[in-house]
Order: sequence, then C-alpha cells, then structure tokens
Amino acid sequence: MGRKSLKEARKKEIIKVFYSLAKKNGLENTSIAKIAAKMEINPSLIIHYFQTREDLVSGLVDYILDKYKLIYKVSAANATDSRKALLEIIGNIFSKKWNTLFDDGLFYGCYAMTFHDDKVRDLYKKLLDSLREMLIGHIEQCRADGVLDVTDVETVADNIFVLIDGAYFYLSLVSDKAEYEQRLAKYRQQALSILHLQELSEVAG
Amino acid sequence: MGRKSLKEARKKEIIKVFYSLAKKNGLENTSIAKIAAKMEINPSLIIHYFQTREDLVSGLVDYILDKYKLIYKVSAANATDSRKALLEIIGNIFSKKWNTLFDDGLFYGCYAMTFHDDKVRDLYKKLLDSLREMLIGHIEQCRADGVLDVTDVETVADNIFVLIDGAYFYLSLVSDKAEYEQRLAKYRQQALSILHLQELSEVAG
DNA sequence: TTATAAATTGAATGAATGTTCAATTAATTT
DNA sequence: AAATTAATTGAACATTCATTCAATTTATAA
Repeated sequence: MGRKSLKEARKKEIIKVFYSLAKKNGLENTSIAKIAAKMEINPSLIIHYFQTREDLVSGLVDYILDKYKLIYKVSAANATDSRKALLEIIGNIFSKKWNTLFDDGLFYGCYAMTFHDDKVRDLYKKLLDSLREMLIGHIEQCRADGVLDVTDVETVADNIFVLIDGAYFYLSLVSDKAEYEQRLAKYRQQALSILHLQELSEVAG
Repeated sequence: MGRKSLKEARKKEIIKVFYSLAKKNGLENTSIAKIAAKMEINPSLIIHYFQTREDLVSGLVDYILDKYKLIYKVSAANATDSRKALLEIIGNIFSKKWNTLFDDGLFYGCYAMTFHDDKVRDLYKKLLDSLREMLIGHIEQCRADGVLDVTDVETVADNIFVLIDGAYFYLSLVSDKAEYEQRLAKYRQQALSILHLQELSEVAG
C-alpha cells in the first residue's frame, strides 16, 4: 500500500553528488544547498532523507571508507593462493589506479574531522584496525603455507601500514607525475622487502 | 609622527586565539566573529589586519608550520656534535612533549586544505622538503664524522620521514595512553634502527 | 477508483557568515 | 596644544547556511 520507498537509492545518489562536489571544492565549501542545486532538487529533500547535516557527513564518511576498503579486496582468482592474495593487495595499495577510484583529499578531509567528531573517529579507527587484522590474517596464512619467512607478524603488518600512511602523506603533495610514480614504485618495493618478497608481474588484479 | 603601529603584535595575538579556538572546535567551526568574541574586540578589527578570511587562514598555516619546524631544531648544546644533534632530533620527533606543544588535529586540518588551496599546498610542500634537506644534511654530517654507517643518505632520510608520517597518522587515532606511548617508543626505536644507531639516554634536549 | 504512503516542492525561518565604511578613540610627534 | 597616524568601534550589508512546515505531486495496493 502506498508508494514504494526510494529511500536507500536516493540517499546514495545524494551522497555521490556530495562526494563529487566535495572532491572538487572541498568539504567545507560543499553545502546542502549546493548539492541540491547540482541535483536540481529542493534542499529540503536532502534534509528529508538526512535529518541533519551531521548525518549527511556521516553518510559521506561511510561512503569513503567503503571505497577505501575495496583497495584491500582480493579478487576471486587469487583468493585461494595466499601468496598471490597478499601480492595483489600490496599491488593495489601502491598503484596509480587507486587514485582514479579514490580521492585522497576527501580521505584526509574526513580524517581531519576525527579530531573533533567522535563518531567519525570511531569509524576511522575501526576501519583501520580491521584492515590491520585482515593484513595480519593474510600474512599468517602465507606463513602457514610456508611461502613467507617472517617471525613477528604483527610488527611486520604494522610496518606495512606505517609505510602506506607515510608514503601517501608525502605523495599527496608531489605534483610531478614522473616523480610520483617513481616514488610509488619504490614504496611498493619496500613493502615487498618488509615481507621478504620479490616483485612479480605474474599476479593479476 | 602619529601612533605607533601594533600591527605585527596584534596579528600574532589574533592568530593565537584563532589557533586555540580551532584546536578546540575545528577549523571549519571557527569564524572571524567567534575569534573576535573571544578577544572581546570587533570582528571588523580582524578584517582590518587580515583583509580576508583567506589571509587569516594563511596566517594560521604559517603559525602552525613554524611550530612544526621547531621540532627539528637542535639545541645549542648539541649543535657541534653531529651524532648528538641527530639523536636529539629523533628524540624530539618521537616524544610525548611534542603533543603538548603542537596540535595534530590542526596540522591535519590544514594539510587537508592543501588539496584545494594552492597557497597552502606550496607552504606544506616547501616545509616538508626543507625538513628533508635538513635531515639529509645532518645524516651526511654524521657520515662525514664517521659516526654513521649508511650508504644511500637520501633513501635513509626518506625512510625516516615515511616512518614519522605513517606513525602519527595512526597514533592520532590511538586514545589509550599506554598504547600510545608504547607505540611511540617502538617507532623511535625503529627510526634509530634505520640509522643503525642505538637508543641513548645521554642526549639532552 | 479510491485510499494510502512516500516523494517532492516551495516558501519561510532565524542565525551566522565575511566584509564594508564611516566615525571615534587613543597614542605619538612637532 | 595641534597635527597626525593607527587602533578600534559600531552599524549595516548582502549572502549563505541548515532547518521547519505545510502543501502538493506521484506511485502503488486494495
């Protein structure tokens, strides 16, 4: 009875436009009114779905972190081979295509919010911790399969994460494309070195 | 003739209040009006000194980056001993007192601006690059003095910076004090390990 | 066809924003 | 004391903001 609810689909549409505008102009310069204008709908419709701006931002953070999570996803082709799976993840993390899928500016913009917004802080902390656990799992699997020679798995995983976060922090300021790619390759190499693995071209994404 | 100018002193006062409010409530929640209210002055006075909000923010970025730079400052006592100087810098970077002097939230908040504000981007890039050069200089001096055994100085310096940036990225989300300090110590240890140095208590700050 | 429920609009709100400009106050020099 | 220059105020500005509420349109089920 009554009209079919479009709620979830509509919310996602709104968030996507929010994402694209914030990506272009920054989080603080993206208002509800501007999102509505871009979508050619009424601002009150956005408030109808997200009761407050805070909820809207929260939805954006969810959206961004979901995208971020994808980088750690292992394709079905490599799911059964622990070594290939690990190599695929490392490859994904240190690849150029990541940038086309994911906007670092927004990731850091939302990250900056964690210092004053407990909700966002929790989301980030839980995501990063779950990714750590995941990487630990992969490494342990590799060790169990005898394809990896590491002693302290947790430390190794931590080293990888430090490398990732530190690498992109500086990389985001590198505008020269050649230097960017060169550094990226070097960091990937270093990640493999931490894992006592060698670069391989055999692994597809 | 006429009144003595308080311009520079007053501008610094304003920025300091801006800093303290933004530290507490976040950059985007700190308006000119709020700064003026806190100082019990008229908002137009702030505009008098900083023509636009953009200029005001730019001043804040300068202020923050100047503070950041201090972490890399070597005390006079260690200035002549290259090994002690390097150890002091590493000690400063991975110390708890840094947090009392410097607000990570604002540092990341301004960092997030680099993605849409070319001016801020240049400031950050130039600072980080100059710090790199400085660290490279210290390491090279140590090598010249025969107290350090490293081959590729630039790579070593880059590894240190990646460690710093990556470490604090995650540390900023760690609220448990004990875990925070434990990790911090571990990262410091790792920095020394990259330099092939050992932890020393002999170096004062 | 009618009832129902959700989607959407439109107008209005008050508060806060950055900024302008003229007027006034306060300090310093001649 | 008078002239000068900067500090500071106060009132006003147009804009934008998030949010509210009632009214209307649109789709679906009975």
